[in-house]
Amino acid sequence: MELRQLRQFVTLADTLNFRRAAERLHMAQPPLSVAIRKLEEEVGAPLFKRKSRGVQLTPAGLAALQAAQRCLALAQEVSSAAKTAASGESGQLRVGFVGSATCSLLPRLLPAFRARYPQVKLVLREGANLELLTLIENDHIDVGLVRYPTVSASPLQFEVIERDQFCAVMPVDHPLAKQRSVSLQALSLEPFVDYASTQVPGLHAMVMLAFQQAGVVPRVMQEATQVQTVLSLVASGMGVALVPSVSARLASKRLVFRPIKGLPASAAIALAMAFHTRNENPVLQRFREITQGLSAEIGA
Amino acid sequence: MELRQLRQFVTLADTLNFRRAAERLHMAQPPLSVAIRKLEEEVGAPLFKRKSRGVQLTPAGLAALQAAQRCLALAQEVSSAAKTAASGESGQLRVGFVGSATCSLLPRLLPAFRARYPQVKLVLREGANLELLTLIENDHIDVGLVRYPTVSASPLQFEVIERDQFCAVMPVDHPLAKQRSVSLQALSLEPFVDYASTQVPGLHAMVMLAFQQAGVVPRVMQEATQVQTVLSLVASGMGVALVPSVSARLASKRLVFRPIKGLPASAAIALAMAFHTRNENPVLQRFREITQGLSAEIGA
DNA sequence: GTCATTTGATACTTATTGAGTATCAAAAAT
DNA sequence: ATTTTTGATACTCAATAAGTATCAAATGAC
Repeated sequence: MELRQLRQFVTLADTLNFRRAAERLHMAQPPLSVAIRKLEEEVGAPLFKRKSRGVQLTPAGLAALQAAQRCLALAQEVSSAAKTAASGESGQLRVGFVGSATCSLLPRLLPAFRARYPQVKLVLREGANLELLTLIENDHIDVGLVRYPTVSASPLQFEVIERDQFCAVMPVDHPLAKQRSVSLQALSLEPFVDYASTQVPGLHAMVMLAFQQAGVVPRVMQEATQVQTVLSLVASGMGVALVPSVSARLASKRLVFRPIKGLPASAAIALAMAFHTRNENPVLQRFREITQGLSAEIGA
Repeated sequence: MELRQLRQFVTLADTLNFRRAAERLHMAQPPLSVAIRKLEEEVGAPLFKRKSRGVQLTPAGLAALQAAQRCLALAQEVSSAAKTAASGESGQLRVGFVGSATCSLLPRLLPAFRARYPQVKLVLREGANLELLTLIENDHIDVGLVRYPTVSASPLQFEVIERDQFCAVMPVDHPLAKQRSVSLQALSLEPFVDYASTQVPGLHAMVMLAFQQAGVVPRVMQEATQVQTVLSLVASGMGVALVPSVSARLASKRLVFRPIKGLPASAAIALAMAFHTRNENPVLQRFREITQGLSAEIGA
């Protein structure tokens, strides 16, 4: 059985007249008669009753018509589904993100993307920076919203979304809290809460670099993997810390955030989207466009 | 787009290997390559990514695959739906019936038919005998369960289902109720409830014929169109009546049913199924078979 | 590193089959 | 009675799907 036959069948069922059906199909009447007869032989039952004045559907023809119409509609959908999937209008995107992306980026990015591409299924997953990069390389996720720069060179492509820098955080009753801004030298004298070098090597390295360029060494008393945890430890009086300034949105009454005097430009940190250059998921390109649009808004 | 291409596409999506797919399709590999390329051109997007080791589905290919599989399943259903409809295994049957068929015939016939042909939709309709015959002739119903014989000759075909004869019905306190059987002569002396000659000409004529052959004339005091109504009138003391003996199943405490002495064979009445000879609804044949089976059971 | 194997693509030929042309037969309308 | 309308048939032609031979690239084996 072929779709051509079904198209002919449906047209004939619609006109109930071989000549008019053939006309609508842009063909001559005799081959249509032959084609319909062949279809009837194939399904094993007459679909039309030939009357002197046109034809009429048999019960078998009526039953076949309903299936045939749905079949033709689905054939159309093969094309349209492929087209929308190829354009990235529909499909699936697996997005990984670091915890600090939940502060300001995700709540703006995801609704914007969903609004523009409602047919795309977003699969979300939180993870540590290094873990996300591995997931991207192994093609377990399509894109990651990660800290940039990373500690090690990577075959992935990065696009900065939101530039950021460190600020100091300390308990409200801390002596340094009285100053409008604090120096790294002053911070180096306090107990310091650092990022774990194994799970969060990027932030750890940036913190170390900043202190090194200031010529001092922090007194690391405690390590943590998530910014949120670092803030909790500082609030508990375990020391002071450096956090990305977007984290100030997570402020509690027991914490104060202060800019850092003379922070070197090389200590700039950013949120970026990372993806495999070879990833050909069309949805990824649509996600990049939305992200770049949002990035421009933030920059402006 | 043609189903042949979709079959090839689905097979290739299944094997992810042109050579093996071609083998399974009983064709050579080169024409398969050509066919898939044509399909991709037609849907406007690549469906496979050719890798050095076989091929893999693109997102567009995955989306197309789902529609293609459902499309092929529906093409199968065109055949199977036509076949079941042609055999009468599925479809629709419009059944009309007289009120007295509800006594014993319908409760046995309909469940039996439904059990054997669950995919058939039964459209039921009650009506007077003459009305049903008209509905059949005008092809508004497929089959009627009617009284037979009918007064007027009819172009319809009749098949007797259940033979029956008249019996006398009277109130429990009626003098004739003391006899085991009553004669038409005795009944002719009592007030009589008759069938309306306009709506129920068949039963009316049979009653008149019976009395005529017995050489007496009934004292008609009241007319009714339905057997049920006749029984109610008799119970109310309006007189005696002749009813088909199957109606005895509608017995109430206030009525007694008695056989009639010397009832002529020509006064036999029956329930029959009536249908148009030209009616080609396959379900009708299945209904005839079930009905004949039931008729044989009743006869046994 | 070389060779054999496996992969899909290309060019060309053959065979199938779908469509066109001419015509007919039956039924209906004028 | 004649013309018109209906679908069916027989035959021819053209489109195209499938087959054959072959290639080029990549992989795996030794």
